[in-house]
Amino acid sequence: MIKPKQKRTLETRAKLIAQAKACIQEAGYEALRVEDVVAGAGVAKGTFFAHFRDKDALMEILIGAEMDALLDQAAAGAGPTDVEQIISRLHPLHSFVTCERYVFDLILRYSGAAAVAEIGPIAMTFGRYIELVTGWMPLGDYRKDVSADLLAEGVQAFAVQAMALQFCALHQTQRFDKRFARYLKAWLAPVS
Amino acid sequence: MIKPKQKRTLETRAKLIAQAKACIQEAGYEALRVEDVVAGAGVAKGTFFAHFRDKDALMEILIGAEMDALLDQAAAGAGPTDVEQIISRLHPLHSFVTCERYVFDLILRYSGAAAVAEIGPIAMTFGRYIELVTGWMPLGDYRKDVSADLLAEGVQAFAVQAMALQFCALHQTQRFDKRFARYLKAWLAPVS
Amino acid sequence: MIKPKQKRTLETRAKLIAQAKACIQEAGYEALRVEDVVAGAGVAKGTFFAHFRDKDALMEILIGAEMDALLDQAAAGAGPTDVEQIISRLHPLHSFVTCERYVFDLILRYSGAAAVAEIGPIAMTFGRYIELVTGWMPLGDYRKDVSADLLAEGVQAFAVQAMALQFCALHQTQRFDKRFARYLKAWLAPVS
Amino acid sequence: MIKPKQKRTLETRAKLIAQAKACIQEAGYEALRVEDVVAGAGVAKGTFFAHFRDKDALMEILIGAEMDALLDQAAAGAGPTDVEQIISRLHPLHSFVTCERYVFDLILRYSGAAAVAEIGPIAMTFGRYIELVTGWMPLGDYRKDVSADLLAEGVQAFAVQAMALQFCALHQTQRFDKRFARYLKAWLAPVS
DNA sequence: TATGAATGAGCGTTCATTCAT
DNA sequence: TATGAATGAACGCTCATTCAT
Repeated sequence: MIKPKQKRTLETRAKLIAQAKACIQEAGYEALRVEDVVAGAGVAKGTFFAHFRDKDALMEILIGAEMDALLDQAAAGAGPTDVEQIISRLHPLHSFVTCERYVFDLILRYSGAAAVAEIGPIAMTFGRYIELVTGWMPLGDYRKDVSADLLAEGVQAFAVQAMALQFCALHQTQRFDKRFARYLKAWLAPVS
Repeated sequence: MIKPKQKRTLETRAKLIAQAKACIQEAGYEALRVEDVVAGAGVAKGTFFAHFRDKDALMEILIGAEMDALLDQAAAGAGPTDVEQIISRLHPLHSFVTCERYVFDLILRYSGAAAVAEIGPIAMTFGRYIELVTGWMPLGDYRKDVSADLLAEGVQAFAVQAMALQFCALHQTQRFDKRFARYLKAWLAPVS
Repeated sequence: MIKPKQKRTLETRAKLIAQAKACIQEAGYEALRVEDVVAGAGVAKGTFFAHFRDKDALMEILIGAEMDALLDQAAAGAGPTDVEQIISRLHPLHSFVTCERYVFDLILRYSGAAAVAEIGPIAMTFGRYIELVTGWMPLGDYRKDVSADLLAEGVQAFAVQAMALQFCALHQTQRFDKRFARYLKAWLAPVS
Repeated sequence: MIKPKQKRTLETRAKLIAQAKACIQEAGYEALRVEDVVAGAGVAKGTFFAHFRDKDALMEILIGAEMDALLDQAAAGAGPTDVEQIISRLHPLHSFVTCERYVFDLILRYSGAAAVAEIGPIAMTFGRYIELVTGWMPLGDYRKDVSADLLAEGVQAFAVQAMALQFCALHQTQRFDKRFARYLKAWLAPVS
């Protein structure tokens, strides 16, 4: 516990985040403006930068929180027992990740942190994603010759591939879920 | 004949590209500034945009050319017949793609073109990558239950995953080639 | 002739300077805001900084121009032949220099340039001041035992001293002109 | 007894001043930051302003104290009896005043106090300077036709002029002491 | 084609100072 | 006295891109 933050500090931070969410609600992530956030929150610009290193730091927090909530949702209840169920469980999350090109790019950029000290909210969710899917692996009739962990990493790799192609003109005939299903069926298929 | 370019035009374009390469040589891709390129090439700023739609168009050309050369290299000779060979064949390409975080992000962003009409040099290389790897699939003892094409897409997905983790502090204990090998062995392993 | 500036460049610069003068007219030098200048001139902020290194650079130009005009005025006609005439000739200039504490401080700060390359409009006027006064020295019954140049430097020193005391609560009982006269009479008095 | 200060109060003040001196030692006057001072002293920012009206008040105290010490030094022993001696007596003081452009500007700004009620440490030293030099006037063979007080004001004016030119690229061929000597010889020379 | 001045919109910064606790 | 989060109001900057010549 480095900083047992004061009440006022927490309130201000909450105000800023709430206002940022409101702005995003209205115009999307890409259109978020620091100026609008501070104006709406009724605080000074300097205060914003006392709370967040820069705009991207706030963005990471907001997007990370959203992804965390969607991961919570995906984790709730009994685990999925086949590929279709896995896909529909992850659907809300994948849907959010691809909601805006800007969001997808930002998530990819922050998914890997440059240094351990800098591991942010988004990088965290990538870890949670793996953990979650790893936990699902014993529940279905999937291949057992490789570790659940490796299978989960593969699921993530295919999810990213499918999402990236989502933004790709060449491949839009085939929608995300269908492509993802093809990948997963091949990847998770039990071996002999 | 779309562009029966004049000699001077071609010279200017060549000067710009040469200067851009020189700038990148010195300071890397991320630090490339249009201003420096035109100054070094001895032309006006406007001229730059008469030759390239925007800065990223030049970037795509430069990076695309580099990737194409590396793909040519990977395609030369007899195809690889096992996972280790595949990996070492693709090594120079993957190495280039991960030379800078900026380059990796840019490549990913352009790997899917925004519109069919705009398929650029980088998107092209992703297609070539698939084709190349697809051609390698019959050469080794890999799974035959799914199409070579799908296998190739998987190889690409795993390459991207492994490269992304390359930039991630959390996972740097395991280097790219080793992780990629683990992925490919699981992905390409023959089924019963 | 390094830059035989284009017509448009000159026009933009003139617009900016004109607008700055208008702003100062209204609210004084200290209240000048870059934002108001560019808004009034109808140009982009970036343009301002393409023309002037920073706000102070514009300030130097404006104040330097004003001082130059007042020096021209002081230089016009037959030179003053006694201390009283010198003082009244320089009065408009000294009056301007002390019009605002901000202006006085800025002039002093820029009166000496750190490097030859940085000698700006204000430093120039200090040189002109010396030259002008030097030229007046043979016209009156002043001491002849030291060079006109040295006398002029003394006049400047006493002017600065008297102006500085102008801003000083302790010494405001005696106004600038009276104090300056006392100094000059002692300084310029013929020797034996 | 205006301030029968408590022990802790005095200690805090001393800590702040000590830390400020340490900061200045390291990085000079201009680089002094309230933040660094309070951090080093281990107190909160607000505490600083409970002890000093503002940052400049501390600056004035520090610089004023330094100047006072140097004036004490200049005042010690028998008074100087010629121009050379005057100059060497004042040398340490002038040297300090010109140690940084920032210091020189600040001293000039505070040499005249904004209001009688606010005469600060620096303005005080200017008064002491005049008094000190006034006391030296009868000791040498200087002009007697004007008051010692006026002569002292002139000495100060010339000192300032010489110091100002010290910072000026145009005039650095001639160093401070030499220029100051030229001025004083002319100013203090006995008349007929 | 070539020119290069102008654009533009927002970000991040600055840091002494205030004020509610 | 002491605390430290919050203030504030511009400034300077960025730099790819446009457009009139």
